[in-house]
Amino acid sequence: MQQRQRPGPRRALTEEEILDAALALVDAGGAEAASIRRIAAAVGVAPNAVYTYFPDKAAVERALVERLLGEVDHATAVASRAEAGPGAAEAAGRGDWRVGVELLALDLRRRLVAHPGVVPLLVGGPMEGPNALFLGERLLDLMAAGGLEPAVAARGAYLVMVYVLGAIALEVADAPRAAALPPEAERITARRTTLGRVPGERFPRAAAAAGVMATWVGTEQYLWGLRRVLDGLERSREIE
Amino acid sequence: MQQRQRPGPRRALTEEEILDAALALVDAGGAEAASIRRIAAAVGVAPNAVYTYFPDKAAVERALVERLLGEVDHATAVASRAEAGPGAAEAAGRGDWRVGVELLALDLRRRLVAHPGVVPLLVGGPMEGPNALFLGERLLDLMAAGGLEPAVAARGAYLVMVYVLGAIALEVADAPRAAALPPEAERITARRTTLGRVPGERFPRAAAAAGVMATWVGTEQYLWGLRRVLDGLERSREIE
DNA sequence: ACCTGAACACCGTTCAAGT
DNA sequence: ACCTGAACACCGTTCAAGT
Repeated sequence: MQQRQRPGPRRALTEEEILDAALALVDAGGAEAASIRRIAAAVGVAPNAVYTYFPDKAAVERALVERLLGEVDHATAVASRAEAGPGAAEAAGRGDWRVGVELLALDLRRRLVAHPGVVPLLVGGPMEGPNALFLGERLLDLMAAGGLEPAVAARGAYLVMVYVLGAIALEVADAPRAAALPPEAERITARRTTLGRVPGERFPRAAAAAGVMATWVGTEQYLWGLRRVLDGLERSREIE
Repeated sequence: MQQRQRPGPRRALTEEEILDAALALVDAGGAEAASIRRIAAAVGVAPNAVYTYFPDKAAVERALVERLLGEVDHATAVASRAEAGPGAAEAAGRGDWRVGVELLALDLRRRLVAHPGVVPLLVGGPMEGPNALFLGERLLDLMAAGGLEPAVAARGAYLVMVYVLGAIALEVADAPRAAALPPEAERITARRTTLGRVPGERFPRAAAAAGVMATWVGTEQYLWGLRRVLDGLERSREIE
């Protein structure tokens, strides 16, 4: 643990501290609240000092996304097993690929919904960081374990990623700036979401559909959609 | 057509002219290029004059998204029928709900990919404008025509929307700032997209998958994923 | 009612200078 | 090498004033 410190004055900060400050700002005020100047103020430094650690603002945002993705799937989504239902952990242990995908997807959702302001940053840029690629690799592992042939596995992994990111993006876009809700509050918030007051005269079906959607919390809707996607993938194997 | 003009000096602009300028800026330089000041300059007016037409910048962005959504599905996606394959128009005419959904989804993709800078604005905010709701209504119509029971139709329409927006968002996020490609260029660009240079040593499966993905153009991948989603929906009807 | 000029409180980023 | 102060070229938005 030798401090291979170069000449100049003390290094006052670390990249991690900067990202901590950035995440706190994003959580408090959305993605646009994490300005370089505010981050610098939060860590007690002049604005331009941030450029010693990151080349520009986009790099800070990428690093923030990467850090969040890095927390996903370490020891595969232990906390998500309750959400996936009883027996999920055992099924995942036995190698049921679908349960593995569900746990991964649930973990990703849980971590991103906890930081809604990060989602636009994730969806807005290409998924090319190491942790993003690792996530894709993990998904491909699961598909291969499920016995999908390579071409279907590749397109299937992408499809699952599209679903997961799309569902999370729509969920946080509809949410009324309610950073990190406690789980019990989920059902209540679901009711006053976008579909809450659809003019029923002009859009009768949408108004009726809103009633249906309100009977499930976000997690249930999310899992239902994911399972339809996985059904579709499995069916494509059968008829191949 | 009486000009019910109020006292003051001439109305120099219309909302449409402002949106034209905003769209041109977005197309040229991405969503962040459409600043109020640049829009004002483009239409030849002082920055604050824009606030006579829209209450704030967010309203301009919402109107831009709404206008684009409004162009979708007028006379259901005539130009998309070639993409959907031969017989699509006839099948849609006979009321095949799946083909109807595919045409709608293809039309939406075509129009949004032509204006990639608008996509973050669409995905970033709630879909609550009239044209967004109309799109949802249209999707629910198709589901109902397909004989899906109301609860499945509601969740299914949402699922399709998640897929469509997720797929388009990932596609434009990965694209190398290539506004409005001519169709023939699509296959070429597909190859140097994100997955183009995945480090194969660390992510062997992702590198192999990148090879698979490169063999299809965006439209083919998009339709394949949509069809898996629709398969999953149809299967959920069978086992119900 | 619609537009302008001027101002306010912000941005990201760069540069020269200090240690 | 890391930080500061000052500056540049931008933002969105507001306000008072003109017609």
